[in-house]
Amino acid sequence: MLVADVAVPVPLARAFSYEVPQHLAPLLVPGARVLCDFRKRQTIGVVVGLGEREPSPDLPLKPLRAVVDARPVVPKELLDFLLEVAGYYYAPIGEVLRMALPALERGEVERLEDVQGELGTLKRTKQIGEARELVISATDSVEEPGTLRGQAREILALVRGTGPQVLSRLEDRFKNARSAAKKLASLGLAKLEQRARAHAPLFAELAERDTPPELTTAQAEATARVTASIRGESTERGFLLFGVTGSGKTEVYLRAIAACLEVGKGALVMVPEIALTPQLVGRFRARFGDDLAVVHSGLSDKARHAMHKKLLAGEVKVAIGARSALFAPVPSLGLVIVDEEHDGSFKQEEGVRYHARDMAILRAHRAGATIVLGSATPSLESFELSRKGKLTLLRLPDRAKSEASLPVVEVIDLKRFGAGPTGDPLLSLPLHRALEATLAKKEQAILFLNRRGHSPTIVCMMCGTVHTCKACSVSLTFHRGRGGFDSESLEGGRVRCHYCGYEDHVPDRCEKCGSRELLLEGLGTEKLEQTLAEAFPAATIARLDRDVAEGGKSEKLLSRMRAGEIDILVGTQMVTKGHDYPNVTMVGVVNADAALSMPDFRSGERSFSLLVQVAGRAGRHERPGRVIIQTRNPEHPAIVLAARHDVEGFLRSELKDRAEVHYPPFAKLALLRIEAIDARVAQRTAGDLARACMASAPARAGKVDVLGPSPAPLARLRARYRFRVLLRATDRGPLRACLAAVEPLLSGIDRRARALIDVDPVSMM
DNA sequence: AGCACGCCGACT
DNA sequence: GTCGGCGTGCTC
Repeated sequence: MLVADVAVPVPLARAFSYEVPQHLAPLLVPGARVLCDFRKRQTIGVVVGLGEREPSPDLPLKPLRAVVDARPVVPKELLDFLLEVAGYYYAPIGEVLRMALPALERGEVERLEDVQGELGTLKRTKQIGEARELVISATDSVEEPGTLRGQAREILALVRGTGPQVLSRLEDRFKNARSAAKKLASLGLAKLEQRARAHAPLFAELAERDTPPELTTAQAEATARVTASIRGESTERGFLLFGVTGSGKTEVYLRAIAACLEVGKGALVMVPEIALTPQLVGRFRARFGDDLAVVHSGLSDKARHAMHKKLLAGEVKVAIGARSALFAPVPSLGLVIVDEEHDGSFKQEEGVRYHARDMAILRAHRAGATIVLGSATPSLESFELSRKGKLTLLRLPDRAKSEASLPVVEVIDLKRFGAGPTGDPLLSLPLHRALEATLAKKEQAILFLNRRGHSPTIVCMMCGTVHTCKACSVSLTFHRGRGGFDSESLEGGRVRCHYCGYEDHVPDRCEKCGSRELLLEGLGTEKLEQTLAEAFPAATIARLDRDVAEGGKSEKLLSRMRAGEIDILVGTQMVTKGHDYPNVTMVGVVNADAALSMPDFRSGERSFSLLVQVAGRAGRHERPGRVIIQTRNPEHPAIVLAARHDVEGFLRSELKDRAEVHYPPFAKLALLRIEAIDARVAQRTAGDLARACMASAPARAGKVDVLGPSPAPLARLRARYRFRVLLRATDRGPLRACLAAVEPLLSGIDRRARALIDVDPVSMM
């Protein structure tokens, strides 16, 4: 009988087999959705395999209920890729498909159930994501001289100049746009078309078409190499575009995409979560207009569905988005771009723990597409790939605007410089003076501090007890309340756990000794903002961090920054990405040590790229930039080399260190993460699993090191004790063999514990 | 993950 | 006497 293997959206490793009824057989294709009975319910699943099989008496198969799609919702190329992703990360195929498929939601099942049509094919009651709008575009006809006046004439000029326009948006500018458009259409000068409306807020801005700028020599060379690859005129398939901040990597991407579209293929662009701003999308839209699908987390189900459909239908050939864009069904993929490829946000840290950059390389390879990884501070993994010749290294050594030179970086040793006039030890005198100088010149400054909130700790003055989260092994951060804040009594403030989200009033006494003498310690962005406001009362100070962004204020803040209304911008990581402000001439890194002290082997690499990215915010235009880095480790190579802008020097020195300690990219890692409410259960389970790893053939043969079990650096999170077992191997083969031996044991562990495999871990926490 | 089955406390 | 607590077991 014909059997279909169906991936069901549950976190179970395998697909489930169903009998295919005769009448459904001709309709069924791999990648299509089906309706199937699954545990007393009906569920939508995706066919991942199809074949003749002998019926087995001990496993009677249920028949499929219906076929939802006549053609695959997941193209073959994508389905095979998803299966490989699931295999690589030991993740359930159903979970992987759920990430890739917007419409695989149960809400749709109900709508589908009652409309069973002929042949078991289901029809949807209503179309999803079908809000429509009118679009006006120019035709080739030339108008009779003198026939057009007023708005009709202006609109025609606009449509001819900048491309098709959405009519409802034109109405903001031309109040008679609708009738003018009708007139143009009746004269045959323009045509009006219905089109599915784009819901994404990122589409809201009307993008003017731009003219591609002149390329620098390096940009032209890079573009030529990538273009040749796309056209199949060279054997190079992958590139590492290594360009200093401001060197114009985006322009190379835009040219490469244009070349890709020219040969009739689609392109996929991935950027870090916080880099996906309206400005960035605007640059792509200015070049490619509506031929662009934007994928981001803020998309509604409808919008996601509409985008998916447009890509599947081949109406849109370029997709841009963060991590999850990896699964966009781009038609005949010819080019994959990963911008800021070193960025940690490409690694998903929950559910299917995939690395979007690594999987992008795989997807491109499978599709025979060209891959371009871009960064000012390449990851050691990618840099090593380029050294081994697997990626072609393309350098953009100079800033695109020739007058913009790299900023001068000063390292301030906090052990030698005490507090400046504000009295805060993290605002040294040199930093204070630099801010004064910047304000005096009416220029802007950015201060980077990787710590949200007001003060990271609340300490009892009597017994020294730190106020900690009850569910996690971290101190609670003090956040200033909305209203007035009295720093003496802490009144109006809140405490928050940055890991589990716990939030409460500020305690009025020490939990341990009952003393009312509580002291705020340390510096967060809120306090820095407040301190600066007091120190520079004439200046406008603003803050940008997750707390501000969650209020939806970041866009407004950034545009105020661009307009020069803000003198000093204080913020976390968010201030480090991509923004280009001509008047920012000074950047301060308040505490470079925070990132350095992270407990994992990548802390140096992370700190370095952070410092280089932050420094890149200064002096992007004609005015020279100045960067101040405050640290207690002024000799640390990450700081010394960042101060010299010596990226390659850092990469080489760090590669040497990694080789010595046998860590990536010279070793492959996998992490077993074990957690349980009871610490002993977690520890025992971790021990059992570690022993099972050690007993596996590759470990006994000495091909895999088993390190641990050890408590995770963040020993307790959300009321669970956490342990880890690190697996390390020179080659991926033995590592996979070891994981394959251990993976089946994960479902059989103590029920009170949870264990999961993290392949190529990024966060060691 | 759901979702049912199943065996022990506070209520009309 | 029952409603319901969430432990544990299964899903083609």
